[in-house]
Amino acid sequence: MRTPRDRGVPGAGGTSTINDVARLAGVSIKTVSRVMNNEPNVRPETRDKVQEAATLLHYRPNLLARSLAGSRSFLIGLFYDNPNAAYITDMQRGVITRAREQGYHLLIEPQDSHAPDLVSKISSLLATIRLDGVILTPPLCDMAVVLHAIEAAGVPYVRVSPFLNPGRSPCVRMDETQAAYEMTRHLISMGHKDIGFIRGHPEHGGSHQRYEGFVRALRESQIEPRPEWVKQGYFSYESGVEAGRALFAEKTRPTAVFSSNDYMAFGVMASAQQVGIRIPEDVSITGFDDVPGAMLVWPHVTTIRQPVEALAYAAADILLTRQESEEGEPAPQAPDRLLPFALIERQSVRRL
Amino acid sequence: MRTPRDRGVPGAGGTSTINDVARLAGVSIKTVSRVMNNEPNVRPETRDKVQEAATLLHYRPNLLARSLAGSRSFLIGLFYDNPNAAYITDMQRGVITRAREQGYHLLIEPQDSHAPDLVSKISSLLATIRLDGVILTPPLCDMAVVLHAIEAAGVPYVRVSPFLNPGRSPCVRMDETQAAYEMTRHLISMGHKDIGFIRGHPEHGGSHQRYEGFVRALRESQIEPRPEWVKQGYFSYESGVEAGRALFAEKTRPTAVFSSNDYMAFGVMASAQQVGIRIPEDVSITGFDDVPGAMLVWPHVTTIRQPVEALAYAAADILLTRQESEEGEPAPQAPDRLLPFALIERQSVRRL
DNA sequence: CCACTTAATGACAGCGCTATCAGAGAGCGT
DNA sequence: ACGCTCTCTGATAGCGCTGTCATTAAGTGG
Repeated sequence: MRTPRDRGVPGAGGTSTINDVARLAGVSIKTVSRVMNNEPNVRPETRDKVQEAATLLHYRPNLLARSLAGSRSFLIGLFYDNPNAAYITDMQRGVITRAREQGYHLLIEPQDSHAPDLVSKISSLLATIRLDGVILTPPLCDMAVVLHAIEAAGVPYVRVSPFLNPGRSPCVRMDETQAAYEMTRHLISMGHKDIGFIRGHPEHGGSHQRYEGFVRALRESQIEPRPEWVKQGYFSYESGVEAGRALFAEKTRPTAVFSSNDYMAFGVMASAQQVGIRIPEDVSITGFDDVPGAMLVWPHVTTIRQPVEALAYAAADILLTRQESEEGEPAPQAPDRLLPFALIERQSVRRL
Repeated sequence: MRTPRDRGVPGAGGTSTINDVARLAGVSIKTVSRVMNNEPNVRPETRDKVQEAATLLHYRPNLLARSLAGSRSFLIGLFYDNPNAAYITDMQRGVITRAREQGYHLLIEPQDSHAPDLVSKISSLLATIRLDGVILTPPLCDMAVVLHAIEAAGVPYVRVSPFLNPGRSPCVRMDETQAAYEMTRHLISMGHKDIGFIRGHPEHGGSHQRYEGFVRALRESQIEPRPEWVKQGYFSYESGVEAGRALFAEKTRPTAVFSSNDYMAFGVMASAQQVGIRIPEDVSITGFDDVPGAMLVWPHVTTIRQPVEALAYAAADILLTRQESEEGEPAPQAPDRLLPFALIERQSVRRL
């Protein structure tokens, strides 16, 4: 009778252990370990001998055993609560790309940020699996209780595009204010002076920054934003429709509308269509985010592309680079990494 | 000087071990282990005593140690190579939902199905981390070399919507032929007799099944499909535009067009718009997949919704349920699990 | 009351690695 | 030749659990 852990005939498809390699190479398992971890103080010929044996036996160090014995788990966690599928997969791709360079793996942990037991779930998770680092995306990265739980567990973490608590941890983000500023400059350079704005969800950090960049660009050109042309939205298509409807019901109407994100821009376009306003002949439209669906609506909307995958890569890089060097000292207090965005010009803006 | 593994003052935020619990409860660690794993043969009062101690110490079993000592890793892997973000996140959500019910975690492994070293990457991964199961999605689930590598590693796996090698492993899928059949029946019931069809990528299994369902429904109503109204597409928006253009250039034109997926349907709609054909007044359109962008184009397209999350849940369920019961015996040869799809009626089909 | 099963518990040996430290050589100045 | 450092290597003790098996306590039948 074979027990569940019986690996069968050694070498015949079964996994080989560090012992097998040590025996074949005629050295101790510690030396094999040294070679596998690229530690110094191994004679080149010894190293070769070990490597040859390892190759011959198709030896792969067991990650679980390494984790248990050592101080690393080779696992990094990505925590998120974001309904946007494209954002999530881009994040995952970026993190995994960097993680693989170092033999790390990714554990994904979608979390309901409204769950009452969110913190206990996270604490419990971190106690169960010792992650070498976690990456937090909005809105989780702005929840103090979450940060506290992760800090309490002593796990290094990096936040992506945080709004609150600057400096509390390493962060990666793009300069949203600057992006909105440049988008507004773009509209102005196309001859627009009367520009409307659809604000995003007030609880989302980016909303304020985007508005701020908009206003700054306007004022810089001696244009005063008109309150009746600034409408509140909530980042959803429907809120865009509503905001557009309200905006186009005003006595005078702007020649361009800058929506805080693409979905609202689509909503604005739909509301325009309904009252016979043509885009971009009558009104120019710009969005923000460059969602994949952008290519589905006509005209394609001019927008800002956030470097999501690059942000993710950078976040993982901070985690893994620190892993490499540091061994207990307080981190060298890395400043936020700011990544470049791109203004994508398409057909929704007309030159006046 | 603190070593990296120094956990600091016991109990003070530090993780507690099974030893701490055993000591506090006044039992052996083995008994604690039994309680934590819900094993039988523990007196209720003992169980309570242990549970109390565990709660008091915020004890969480270390997953890594459990994996190494035991026969389970509490990790399941999701392998995919699919550009569709919504599909992937739905899959992940479904798998995670089921996994969490059993304290399992998800490791995601995007793979490039065209990479020359795909197999060695997979073998190496499976040797490094002992996964308790893996879930394969198209196109990976149809690659014999991949199946072989996983079988060689002795890891149980479930395939989602496979096309080839039926019966080689447990599978979950929806009945694509039936869905296409019902969609066609729907068009016929709306009074359409002249129906065009845009085929999908010939290397994707679903393409053939969808076409088959289409033809079956037609023939059942004594309608012979007209070859000049069947165009080849490749599941992309652009291929839809092209197919639509070719279709509308025919001498006579169908009253409805069934596209093998939504993106191509959008393309067909765009090509119709360009030559002044109105949807659905002049031509009705149906899609397949219900991609999220479907709500962005007007009119909203009638389509088939694939139960992606439910498929993922079912796949994980097969893996985890087997885990529970079986201990080495050959699986009871579960037949494929067929999950129900939904026909979503929207505004792109007109009753004749 | 005794052999005889069954339930409840514990002792202990690993799982496959890493960390620590001791030891064996090699090189070198005095 | 001696101690001394420095480089390379191995013996050994865990990491925090689970699996196996032995052991004790409790029940059962004759």
